[in-house]
Amino acid sequence: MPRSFLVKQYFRSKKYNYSELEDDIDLALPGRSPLAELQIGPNGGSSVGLVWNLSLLPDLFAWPSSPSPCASPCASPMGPLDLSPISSTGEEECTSGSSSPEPAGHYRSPRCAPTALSCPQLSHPPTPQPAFCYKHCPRENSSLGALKTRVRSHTLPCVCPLCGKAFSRPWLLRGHIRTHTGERPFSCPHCERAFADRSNLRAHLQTHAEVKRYHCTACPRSFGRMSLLHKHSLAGCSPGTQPPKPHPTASPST
DNA sequence: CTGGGGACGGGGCCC
DNA sequence: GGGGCCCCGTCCCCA
Repeated sequence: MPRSFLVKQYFRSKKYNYSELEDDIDLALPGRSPLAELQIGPNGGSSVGLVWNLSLLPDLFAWPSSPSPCASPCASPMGPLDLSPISSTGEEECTSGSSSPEPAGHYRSPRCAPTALSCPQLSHPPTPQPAFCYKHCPRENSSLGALKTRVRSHTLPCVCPLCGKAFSRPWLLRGHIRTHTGERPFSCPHCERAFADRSNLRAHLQTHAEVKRYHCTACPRSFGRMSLLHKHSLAGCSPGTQPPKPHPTASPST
């Protein structure tokens, strides 16, 4: 099945509900309550104004002591951040997957606030550092864009106005908001089911597929998901005891 | 143990 | 060059 079975074209030609959402999108402005932007319609329908603290991001890339080409003039509502030079001492590990959401409009945790970025293009003086690094993450990033993604994964600037859960990227927040609204824009063409997440629709479509995509190398079984195959392997695949199923000879359907 | 849904993140591509 | 979007994958939970 070609990958284009998904609603890619649909999204490309029409911005789906995003456009409807965008009608209500109103970035969190100073002095405005994010919750005030939320409008829940009747019977679960809703139009949610997406609110994420984009205003926080520019500060993440501000470079101390010089106007950085990365920085924008946006001011953080939290005030200036500590942009101390990079240091390996006294660092605290930032837990990007915090399970304790904080109210909308707040930084997830002061400990997660970036205190320094190392950018080879912005260093004064230039350093031989080969990669873009973030103080609170040991992983190197190959580009400034990757670095920004890394920082977002730590700072989680996109905050759900309903529950306060924070996300690294706006569309993750959109998907999350669907869990509140019950919106399921991704419909299965083969049945009546609909999904809030495109990946979940993709997984569901495997249930309609005659040829499962993931084959066990030790037994004739095949599975619609990699995770199922993985669990199958972990459970101890024993070829002799598996129920006899016809081995699909077709290669992965993509 | 398997099948399936829900939720979400990473990396890369596209505009 | 940057942000949005998509694909892929993982984890968890439940039947």
